[in-house]
Amino acid sequence: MARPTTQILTPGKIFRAALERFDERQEFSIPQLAKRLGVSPSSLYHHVKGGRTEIIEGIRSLISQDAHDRGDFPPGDGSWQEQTRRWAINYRYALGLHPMAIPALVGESVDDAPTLEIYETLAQILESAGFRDDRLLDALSLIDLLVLGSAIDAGSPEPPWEPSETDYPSLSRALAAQTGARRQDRAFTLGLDAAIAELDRQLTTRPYPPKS
Amino acid sequence: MARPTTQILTPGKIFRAALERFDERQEFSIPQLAKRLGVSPSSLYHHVKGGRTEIIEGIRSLISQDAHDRGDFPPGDGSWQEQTRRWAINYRYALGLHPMAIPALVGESVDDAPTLEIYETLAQILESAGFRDDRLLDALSLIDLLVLGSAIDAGSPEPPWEPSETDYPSLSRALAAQTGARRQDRAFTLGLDAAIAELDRQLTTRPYPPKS
DNA sequence: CCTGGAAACCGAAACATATTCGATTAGTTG
DNA sequence: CAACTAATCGAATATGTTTCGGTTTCCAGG
Repeated sequence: MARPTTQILTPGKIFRAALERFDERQEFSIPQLAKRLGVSPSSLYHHVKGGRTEIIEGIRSLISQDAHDRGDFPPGDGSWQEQTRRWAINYRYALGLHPMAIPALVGESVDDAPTLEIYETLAQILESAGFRDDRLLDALSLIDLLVLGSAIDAGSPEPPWEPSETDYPSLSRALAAQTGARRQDRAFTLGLDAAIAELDRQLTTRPYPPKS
Repeated sequence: MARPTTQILTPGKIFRAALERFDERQEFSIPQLAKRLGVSPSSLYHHVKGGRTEIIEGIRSLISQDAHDRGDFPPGDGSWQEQTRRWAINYRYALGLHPMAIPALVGESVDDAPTLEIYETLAQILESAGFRDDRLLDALSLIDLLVLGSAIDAGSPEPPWEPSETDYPSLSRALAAQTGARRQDRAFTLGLDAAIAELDRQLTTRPYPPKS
């Protein structure tokens, strides 16, 4: 077959298929992706000139775009605390829909529009709360750190530690309590509430010096 | 060459070389590792029967072992808050010595002795503070989540976001403040202090019901 | 309508990676 | 010293990534 009468591939279809592949198995490869799409591996390079790297970027973009389309990041209602909380929960939810893809995403710089859009939203929330300059950056980084760490936790196998009971008694006792999604959710909301409380405290007890 | 007169490889040397490789480039491969060690790729499988997977586990084990040997996790002095804080800072430091390796480590279940040893230490600290059952597990997960999220942040390229100034003004303003190691450290300690404060609050305001 | 070029597919080929296996040689043990 | 085990190698297999030239289809200009 040469050029088909109706086009088979688009970048969007490739990214979508790659994301689905990630949701099933932890890894994806170009040949498997091509087979799922019913094309030969080399055909992908016509639409995704950056190859494998660009496909991974496309996956992140797709996750953010989906979150956006779902309406997860609407213009804000309520206090900045409530908005920040909603932002973090929603973004973590969006990442949690594709836990297998997360290890592939970390460690890459973010420069795709949908993801930047989401972070811009958080920056605006925090700015309107009164954060400026390095404190704004710290607050942003802190929330980001929590979401990322939690998403990785959620994507890890359960339980994340496999101690022998005799050698690691305290750790074993801790794991005897319920594990799974509930554990991950509780740890995340615990950290999120703590972070927001700390940011709030910082804002009220250490106000910015008056502008000169 | 067949069997050499003096042995070239040991598992320890293989893991160490793999870790060094990670510190330079973000990825490692068996052939490159073999070249660095001056052997052929197939030789590695005599010492590391689990192949690539076992080498990754070995790297995690090595990082934990190094932290242990450095004396980062001594038997505790001070309040549980101080001990927890020291634990988190030290473990994050240990991970931060090899930031490039972290993406390869996440998403794998932990069952190597040195790493379990470190988590057992934290479990003991929190148990002696009075945490039990699911609250113990939550506290443990929270601290773990903070350390992991922060270590990944530290291993990511700087800055982690690359917005255009016109499209993402708030995010750009935030990034205009100092970025780099200082930003990452501040966000981490901010989150850590917030988490410990929250745990402390939980412990005092919601005591366990008396034992029956 | 024809023609030329761009677009979208394919197969083949070049190259890297992970892993296995049999062959070769060096120690080790009885 | 004979037999066995241990540590290396090279070759071979399978899979993965990417490039390139070939073929057909679509489209635009004359």
